[in-house]
Amino acid sequence: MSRDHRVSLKDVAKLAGVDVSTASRILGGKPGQRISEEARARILEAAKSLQYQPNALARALRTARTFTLGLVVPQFDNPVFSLAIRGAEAAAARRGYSILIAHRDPDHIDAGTYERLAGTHRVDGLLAASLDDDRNLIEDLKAAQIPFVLMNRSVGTSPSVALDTESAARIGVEHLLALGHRRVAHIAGRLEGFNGQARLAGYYGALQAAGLPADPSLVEPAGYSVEGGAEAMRRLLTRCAPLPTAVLAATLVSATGAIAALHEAGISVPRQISVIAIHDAPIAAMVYPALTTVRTPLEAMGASAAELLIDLIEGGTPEAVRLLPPSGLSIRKSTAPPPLDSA
Amino acid sequence: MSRDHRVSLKDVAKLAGVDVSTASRILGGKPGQRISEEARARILEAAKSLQYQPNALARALRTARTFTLGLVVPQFDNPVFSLAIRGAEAAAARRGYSILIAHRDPDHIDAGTYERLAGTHRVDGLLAASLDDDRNLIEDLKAAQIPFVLMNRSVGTSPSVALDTESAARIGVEHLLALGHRRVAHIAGRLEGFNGQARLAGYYGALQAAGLPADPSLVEPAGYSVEGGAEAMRRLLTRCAPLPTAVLAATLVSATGAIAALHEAGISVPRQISVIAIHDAPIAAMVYPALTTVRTPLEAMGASAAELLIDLIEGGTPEAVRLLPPSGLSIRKSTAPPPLDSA
DNA sequence: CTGTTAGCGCATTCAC
DNA sequence: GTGAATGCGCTAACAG
Repeated sequence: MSRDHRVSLKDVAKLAGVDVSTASRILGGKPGQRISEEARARILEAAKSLQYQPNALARALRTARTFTLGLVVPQFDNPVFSLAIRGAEAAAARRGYSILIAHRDPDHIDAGTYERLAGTHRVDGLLAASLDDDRNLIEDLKAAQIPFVLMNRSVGTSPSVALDTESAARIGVEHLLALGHRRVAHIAGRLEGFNGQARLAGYYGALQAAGLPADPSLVEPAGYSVEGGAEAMRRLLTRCAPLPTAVLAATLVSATGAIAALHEAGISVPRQISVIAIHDAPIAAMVYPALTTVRTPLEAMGASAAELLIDLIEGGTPEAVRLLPPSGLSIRKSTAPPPLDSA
Repeated sequence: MSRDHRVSLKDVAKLAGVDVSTASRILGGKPGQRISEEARARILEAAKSLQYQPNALARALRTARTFTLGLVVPQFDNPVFSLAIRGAEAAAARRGYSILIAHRDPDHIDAGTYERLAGTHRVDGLLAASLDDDRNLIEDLKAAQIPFVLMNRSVGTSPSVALDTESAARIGVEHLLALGHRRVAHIAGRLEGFNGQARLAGYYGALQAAGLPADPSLVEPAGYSVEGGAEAMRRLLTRCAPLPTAVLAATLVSATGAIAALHEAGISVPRQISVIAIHDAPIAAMVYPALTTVRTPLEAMGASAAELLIDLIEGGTPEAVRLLPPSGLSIRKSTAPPPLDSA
């Protein structure tokens, strides 16, 4: 077939009978180029027949633009990030960018991740996904000296795309209230974190708007693990004098733990206690009973973050802090009216 | 602080009072370089004080090596791939490589993914994850003209790292047989696919070894979705004269669907029917009852594939087809001895 | 309208 | 031991 050596601009130029720079000008695709129709056609045709693909490395070296985004995530196996990655990849691809992915362990102190990606000229910008608890995230990011966008969290006025978890929590509680529940517990994430605080505010806000008291003993932090959710549920079960009739869980993961704890205790979901979770992903349909959730635009968050970053890179758009509203409820089987005798 | 322009070799050389080429030689890190101790020290120190980071683009252009692996996956939100990505990223990082990630929709015919990554000189090799049903995968991969490793599937003698799903299926059935089951159904993936056939062989093999008949009416294809698993289970429930007392599910995802269908039908798991699934991931612990699974080295598959690819890139090691054995059972709550009256 | 010139930052002969 | 020269493939001024 074809020779081993990859075809370069030089080959195209030679075949078309023009200079490399001319070929470059035409294949660069910029509209207002002065060129004879004939020459343009020859170049285009030569490129096609040779299956020319520009060397991204050389181009990037010359133009100082890689058309690559660095995406740094703390976990891969969390549906929140899986879906965000997917959204970011798709949006980036639509605009001609690729994603270079890197893991950053938030516990292990390896501050260099961002600087390494940026300093070696491999990416044009950074997409930094974060859980609640990342230390000096912004400092590290700023040290990288290139555009960046925070994902799943916002800090000050730094460009970011996060979810409006306060609204999500409110909507979740409102759903429970509408079903008739009056004693609603909250299995929280980490109370201090960005999302943790927002959820708490939404939870209390919805209660307050309904004229219900804010009872801190109904709130139990659980972190973001299955076991954490289960333990929090057990604590609520032993501590609460009249049991709650419904629970708002901070995430899918802790919700499943909570449900497992309820099964263990012989409590029927949703007959005795309803459970609703924030975030929606395939696994919500996989647990038993299928989880009612507040749908949260995870994929859109990734896409929006990628787009914002590209805007920043290309246009130098002003800083933006985006908060994406929840996109509704997925009502499945884990919520129902409270038992009749609960009043 | 520092100026805006990034520090290059030239800056280091100037500060150290040597030529760029000399600085390059030393900073390149190759052992046998003839250089005065004094000069070497000056160069190293200059590099450190300027926080020099080599421009990966320029280096790659010059050496035709990017130290980047292209990772192409059909899905992001499947635990199998999430974990494999994680393993690949970690292994690559250990050996100084980065991961450029791309999505390839197996339905949508976009053959160019591999060639685009390779032809633009962005990656040194390709890691191609695949479900069972990818069309002309190998052709597309070969067209890319760079080293590649298949993941989760093997085809002929092409380098690949897959899971020994035949053994996994066998181990799963053996567990059920050891509990006393004699009527074991199989919710399969796609019967024609690589993994589908292997699982089927393992399933029949275990049955045969125990002197049990191979009953095709107990095998039901389900694809790889929750709903597919549920439907397959419903079909088994209506079709099978004496119901099976246990089910081997091809994946976690279809297992959860099957369990949901059993719940619907009012059948108790594991009291009336036991369920075991192949693959293990956090969600296995999240469903109710917690799923007993055959543990499968998903992360190791990603890591091994990355390492094999790097070996191929660096050494030109001969072709290798690796099959990773399952790493045991995670016995949870979804399997138990059959009901007494089932014999 | 098109070719010439000049690097982007680095690694690699080859002289000295 | 070390520096000068060269080019990876491409784009961007600037001439002509």
